[in-house]
Amino acid sequence: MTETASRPTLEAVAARAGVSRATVSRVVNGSEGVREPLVERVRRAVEELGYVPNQAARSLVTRRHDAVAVVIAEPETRVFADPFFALQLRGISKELTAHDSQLVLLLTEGREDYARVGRYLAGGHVDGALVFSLHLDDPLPGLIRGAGVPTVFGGRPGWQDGTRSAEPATPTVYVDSDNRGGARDAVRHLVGLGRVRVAHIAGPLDQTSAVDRLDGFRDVMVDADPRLIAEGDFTPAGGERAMRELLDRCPDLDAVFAANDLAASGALRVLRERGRRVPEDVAVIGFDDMLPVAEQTDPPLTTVRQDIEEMGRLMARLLLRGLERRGREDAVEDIAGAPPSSVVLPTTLVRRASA
Amino acid sequence: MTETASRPTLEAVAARAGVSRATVSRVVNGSEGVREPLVERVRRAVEELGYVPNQAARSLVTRRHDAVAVVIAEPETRVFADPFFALQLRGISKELTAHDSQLVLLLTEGREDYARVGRYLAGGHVDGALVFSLHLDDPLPGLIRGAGVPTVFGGRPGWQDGTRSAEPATPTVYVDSDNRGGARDAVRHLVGLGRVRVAHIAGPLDQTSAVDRLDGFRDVMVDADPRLIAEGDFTPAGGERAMRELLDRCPDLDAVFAANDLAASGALRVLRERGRRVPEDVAVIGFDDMLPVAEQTDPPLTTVRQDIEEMGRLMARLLLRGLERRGREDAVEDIAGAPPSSVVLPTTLVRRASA
DNA sequence: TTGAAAGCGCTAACAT
DNA sequence: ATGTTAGCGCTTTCAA
Repeated sequence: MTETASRPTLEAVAARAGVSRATVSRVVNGSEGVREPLVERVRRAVEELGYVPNQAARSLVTRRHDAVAVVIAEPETRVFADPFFALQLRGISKELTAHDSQLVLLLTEGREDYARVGRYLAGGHVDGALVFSLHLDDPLPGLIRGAGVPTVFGGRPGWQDGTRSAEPATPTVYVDSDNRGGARDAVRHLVGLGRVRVAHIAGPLDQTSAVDRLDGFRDVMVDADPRLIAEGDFTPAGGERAMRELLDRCPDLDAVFAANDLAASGALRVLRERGRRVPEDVAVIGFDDMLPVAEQTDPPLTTVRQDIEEMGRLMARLLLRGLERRGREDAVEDIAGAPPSSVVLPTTLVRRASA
Repeated sequence: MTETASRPTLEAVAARAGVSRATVSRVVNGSEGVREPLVERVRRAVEELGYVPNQAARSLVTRRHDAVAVVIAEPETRVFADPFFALQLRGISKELTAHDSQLVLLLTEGREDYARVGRYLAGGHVDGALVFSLHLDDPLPGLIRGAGVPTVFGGRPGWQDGTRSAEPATPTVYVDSDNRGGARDAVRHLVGLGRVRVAHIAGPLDQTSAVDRLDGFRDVMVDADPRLIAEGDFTPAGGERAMRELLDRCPDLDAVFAANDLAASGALRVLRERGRRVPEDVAVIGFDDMLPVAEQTDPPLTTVRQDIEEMGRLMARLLLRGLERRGREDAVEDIAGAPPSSVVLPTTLVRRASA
């Protein structure tokens, strides 16, 4: 622990440079209209004194914070066993950094944390929020609307459109992968391989990503035997459990599409344990293309790739663009000034050995 | 994106409750000496108006921020493929939340980010910093000292004690696992199993955790054949590479201690590929007890457990305690008021099937 | 016990 | 082009 020295103020810099505070402020913030020699003098004074603006004072007047909250509402431990979250964060961090914005991380562990998050968001600490992992019954969207903070969601939020009060002027903005399309590609690939008894290990159906992937599966396997579908929870253990169920119910299945790579890795283990060869007896496809998982299963996993880091980056970009727009108040609505709208990113099938 | 409503101020609450701003401030901050009926009136006004204090204004006068920066300086992608980082964050988040402090995440990707981090830390945005993953030549400690921000390090920092200017009043505080002791336990266990040709896959030796584990290995294998040691990088791919090297150099090895679970998983794959049975032919031990890795290798991994979440929690606790202490200025140095000192957490050997 | 008033460090009108 | 000045919303002496 090091001592905190008291920092020099604008005033001090002004005195040193022999100008007014306003001039120093202008130089520091890069405003036009300060003559070169003065700029030089101020710069030197800043340098010599090691001046750094006090952000609290600045925020107080500008009402900007150059900070964005990232809310990860995931009660399960899952998030933490899953690089997904870290990759998104990285994408977000890169984008925010490029815009000189800070990342304030709000992790919630349970219901009691929600009030705290709501208070924080309402407290005007941040310019906007990026929100993840919403479940169908999540109280967070309500809190956020109450806090009145510009927000972009990660993954399509699960509420019914009718649930929200009509407010066409401020539509919900989210970034998502094409979960349904990706699932369809995966299942079509299995069918193309000649598989006829294709099973699905779903994710937790209170999340839209899981629902959408299941829908994609059904799009292709229109009359799928319901016994060929088992609900997992995006974990390897859940994948194992689901795989066992499926094998018990339908010993003749010849393919499995798992809702994510982690679940697929669990499925792979059960298949091996039960003596099924992959892909000869049972072809397996995952979702995510989480490299440390997909590349290192045995056999390596064929899977649906989504660019997770890019999703994070895009969320941040959309939010920042919205903030800029708002900053320009009622500027002319040119193309660049259009309000941000949701984005759905494409997925790609990555072929490895498992299917 | 939702509209930002302008928030009520202290002033508004005071007007509504028919008291002065000072009184509202006292109630809001829980100061003593406000009579019950007034407290009640103020509370109600706060409630009705949905008042939330403006943190910028508050920080401006108190010079506190109720925020802590977490700096993760890891240029490699490794951190993001590794739940380690997420677990620490969770521990930190829990502790900070309990103290009403916010977590500001600073991720650095390269040298150019360091200046930004230094500026941020110096800018007085946060009360303190928690810093991770230092490499031996890391410029971060210097920046941090320059910024004068109270800091707790995650993992013993790598600089030589002599490198730092003598400043016994403010010793470096860090939280670490007993890497060396844990490594010793692991290698002793292998020796106890009757293994005589024990190899080590080290981590990147510019990190103290890797160095300490190597030292622990050497403590037991005093005259280890240098060819039994290969440097990895804490990744599965690095583990594979190192394992191949080791097998090529010493085909007769009968045990491997890998510096972490990820490297061990890579080693396991190579051993299987080369037809060695684990643990019959070669016993394998990892480090971390990263559950999603250690429990799901084939065979499940015997490993040295460190409580990562607890490390995070402890770092935050130490920092906050130091901040409190500083807040009390030169208070009497009772036991509870002693300056925080570094903590080294014990490790435990977890036996599974691989050794 | 409560209130009045003085800033905290900065930006942004408004003057010059 | 530069300086003067009035706050931003809050805490904290100091008086009453």
